[in-house]
Amino acid sequence: MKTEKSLSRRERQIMDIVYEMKEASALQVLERLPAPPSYSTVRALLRVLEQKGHLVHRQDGPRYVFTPRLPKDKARRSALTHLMRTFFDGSTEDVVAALLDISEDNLSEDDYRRLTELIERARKEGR
Amino acid sequence: MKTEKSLSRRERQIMDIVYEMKEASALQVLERLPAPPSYSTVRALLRVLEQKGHLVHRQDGPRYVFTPRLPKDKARRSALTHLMRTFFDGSTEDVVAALLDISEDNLSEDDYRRLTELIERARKEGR
DNA sequence: TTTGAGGTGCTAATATTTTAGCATGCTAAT
DNA sequence: ATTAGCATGCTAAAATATTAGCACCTCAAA
Repeated sequence: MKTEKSLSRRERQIMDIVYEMKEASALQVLERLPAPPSYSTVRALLRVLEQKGHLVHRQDGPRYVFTPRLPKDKARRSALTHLMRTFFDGSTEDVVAALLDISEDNLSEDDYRRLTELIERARKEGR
Repeated sequence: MKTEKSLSRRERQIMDIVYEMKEASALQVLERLPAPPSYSTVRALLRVLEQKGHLVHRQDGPRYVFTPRLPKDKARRSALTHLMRTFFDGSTEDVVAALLDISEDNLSEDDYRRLTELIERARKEGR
């Protein structure tokens, strides 16, 4: 059972929502879908995603709650690697630059300090 | 004319290829598509993407060469913002941490120095 | 000037995705 | 015990996406 890569449009939208929320019921997904279809449709799609191995569900009282099957770290790594290659020529530096540009207004003095620390630590560990 | 149209599976694959290559002909796209369809199919998809406003083409000798309509910075920003929200709870720090983890082996002493500089500069500009 | 290689546009068939509807089961309130 | 609310599973229609095929054009080589 492999983690097949190719998601359809709606499937991807749903996976993004579930990743962002960590876990979600059909109703929660529905509420967040753009141009939302019927409740019934959302459930069908969730079923498909589980079938394909992208989601698992657990019973929570009367309803199903879905979570990604792939552990968060794996998913992050994979998404970040792909983005870095696709949009940044694989350049770590370019990603960080863009990231700082985006985040600029929301970073405190403390945040900057922590970022520097992060790099310093990686540098030391990295040899 | 909006760019906020959602892409189908193949469309996304193709856009990723074009972004990565900066520009590409139908043949170049075909060569890089997983489970590649016919040449004819690729051309049809490229036409659709241009129709939808995601790509533009120019004539290069006998053939069309396609490029993204959205400037690279815009696309990067948008993709990175989305990824940060979806997988990292919007945390800049978490993204950088994951990035360092991924890149670890490929970073030189100089790279680390440059990363630190980047942050230092952003810190100074950011107030 | 004919031929073949390598492009293009357009169209229509096929496959997949997306959708809604219907039957059913459980639980809590009347 | 009946009913209303809210969940599920399954099925099949409708909408989109994906695909390949055909006709044609241009250029360069034989």
